[in-house]
Amino acid sequence: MQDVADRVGVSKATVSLVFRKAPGVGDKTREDVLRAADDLGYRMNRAAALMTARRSHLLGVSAQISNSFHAEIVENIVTEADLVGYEVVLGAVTPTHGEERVIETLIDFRCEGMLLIGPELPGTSISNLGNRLPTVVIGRRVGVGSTDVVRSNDGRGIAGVVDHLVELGHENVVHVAAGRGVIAGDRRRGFEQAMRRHGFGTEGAVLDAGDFTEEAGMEAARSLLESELPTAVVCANDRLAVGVLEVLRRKGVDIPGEVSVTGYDDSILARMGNVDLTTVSQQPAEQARQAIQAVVSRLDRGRTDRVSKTLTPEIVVRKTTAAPRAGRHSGQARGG
Amino acid sequence: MQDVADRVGVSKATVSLVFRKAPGVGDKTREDVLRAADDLGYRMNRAAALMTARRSHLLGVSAQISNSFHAEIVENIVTEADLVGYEVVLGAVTPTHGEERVIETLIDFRCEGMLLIGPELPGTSISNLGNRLPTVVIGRRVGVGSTDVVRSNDGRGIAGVVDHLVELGHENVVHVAAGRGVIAGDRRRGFEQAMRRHGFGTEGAVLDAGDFTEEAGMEAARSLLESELPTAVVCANDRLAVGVLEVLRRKGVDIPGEVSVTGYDDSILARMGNVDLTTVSQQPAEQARQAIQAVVSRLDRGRTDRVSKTLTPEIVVRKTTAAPRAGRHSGQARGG
DNA sequence: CCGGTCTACTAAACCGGTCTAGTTCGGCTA
DNA sequence: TAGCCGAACTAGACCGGTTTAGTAGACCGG
Repeated sequence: MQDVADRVGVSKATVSLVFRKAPGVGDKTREDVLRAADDLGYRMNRAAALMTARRSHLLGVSAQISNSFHAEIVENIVTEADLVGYEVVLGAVTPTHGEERVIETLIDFRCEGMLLIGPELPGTSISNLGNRLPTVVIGRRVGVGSTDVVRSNDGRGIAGVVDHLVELGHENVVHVAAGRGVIAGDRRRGFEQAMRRHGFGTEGAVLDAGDFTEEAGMEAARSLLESELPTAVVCANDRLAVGVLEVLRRKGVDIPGEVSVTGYDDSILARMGNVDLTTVSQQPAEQARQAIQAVVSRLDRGRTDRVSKTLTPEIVVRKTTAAPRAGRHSGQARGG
Repeated sequence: MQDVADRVGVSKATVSLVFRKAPGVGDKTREDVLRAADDLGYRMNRAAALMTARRSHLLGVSAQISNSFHAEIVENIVTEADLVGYEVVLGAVTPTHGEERVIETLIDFRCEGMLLIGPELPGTSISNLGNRLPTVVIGRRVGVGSTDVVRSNDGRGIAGVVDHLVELGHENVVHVAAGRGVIAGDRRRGFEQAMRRHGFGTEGAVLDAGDFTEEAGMEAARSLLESELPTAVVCANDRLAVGVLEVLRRKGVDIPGEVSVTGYDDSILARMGNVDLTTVSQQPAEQARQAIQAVVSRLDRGRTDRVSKTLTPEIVVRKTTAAPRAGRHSGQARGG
């Protein structure tokens, strides 16, 4: 830096100003400095800059990258951060490298704000972090503290699916739930409320598969086959739906002719040509945008009140839903 | 740091030594310092340390995290890096955030070594980078330069599949290739060589689907159905295989009864309950281990010669391969 | 022509560590 | 007992920026 300054005949401070695009430098000087830096192949040393500077313009992101939904959000976060002049430091949460560890590392890098994607930390830990630096939790509810939250309204997402099915004429709809977790609960309640709103009972309309996996879905489908089939099955996520689809199709059930099936997440799974599942998008791009907005408004515009943004998910209609086959009561006499 | 030093009655330098776990500090002093630091809630400032220290013990990793194979390797890299005392800075390559950009950022973070997962950069750029700092390319061949490379031998992987099929008794095997890229080419050649080794001709045994997608696989399957079906289909990757499976099953072809189908990558796709594909694992864990070994041996043990490690992939036998149905020539008179 | 204000620029302190070149001191050898 | 050595520890320079407090000169109204 001193070399660059000497070459142009100015001080280190001026060079610093130029590189930070700060005001107070004449046009000519600015150009000269940039040219000299280029000639000398000079690049700023971020570590040194980080040391004294008030701002680092760094955002920490913690994610389970093996989860494709997380990965998708991360991609969008990187893009959005670019636009508002922040750099992203990504911390990978793995079975051997827990969230606390990742977050500590990110803090050590002098990140100014933190974005946690689907954190599994207790609410109090998240709240503590939020007190240290601006933090946004993505995709999960947080009860305690004043941490910002951006997520998608699971209840309304499922409700949208139910509306879609009812509109097609379905009356006999079953929900394949995924156990007792927060997310599974939200979706189940969403289903029940939507059904009641349309004047249908929910007695016996929920089948708990217990988990978010394909296997659980297959099991659920087998149990559905034991009695008369509903005309539509609303699954708590795409993986369950894929399991249900597999078993039903193997039994020769026409999808969507006899039974409509829906998923949730709009994962790659759902988009695959041979699945082509009607599902619900959690809008990762939009969640990323909102999260960046939240953290930047705290950082750059001094916002202090809590933001809790709940997006309305969008139904994505593909090829596993259709009007129920008129007058046909399915479920019997099917080949095995 | 000065506060901690004062509290114990030693100098800053000693505190620094303690925190770097450097030798030359008495046991009692060490304990005192750690206790004092704990009391005062002191943590080392990495930015400051980075500035002067010769070593940063930071490794840069560039990956396309939306690719689940990349993500899997990253996870393993993080784990391995932990073991050898390095920290990983992960840079996400996205459509809007190219590899050059990511690499520059990683360099700015003062990474000592660089791991590039499936880079799409020209060989010369990679070679240049390799001259600046220890670099390992994972999963791809690099012609020029002396950069270390860790990858999986695609030719042998496919050969393993062919061996498996021949062992089961297959003689009429077709390869669904994926166009003209480096990887597709390696796999195609691997297939042809293996077939010849077993004394089979390769005339007409390769069907180029042109791409690595499900759609291309479906197209290839349709074209296979136009004439007599082979008893086994070796696909260039899992996605192609999934497409092939889908079309054949819809036509009522029994898999693996009439036709065996194989993939490549052992992706989640292949592991899914309703696919359960015989495929080839590229051993992401092992590739990660070797890559870390390579970079660490350069960094810590001063290795300078080029390392090019080619792993032998492992076949994963699942439920889409079986012995051909004796005496039956399939492919005719099937409903549709 | 004078004080006041702005803009462009600078010298030097400073950030929080690490590194170099010592100093001290107990123990061992000759 | 002198001489030497290694281990434990330290003062102060140093890393490469940023920031503070301030200077020089242009412009401006009165």
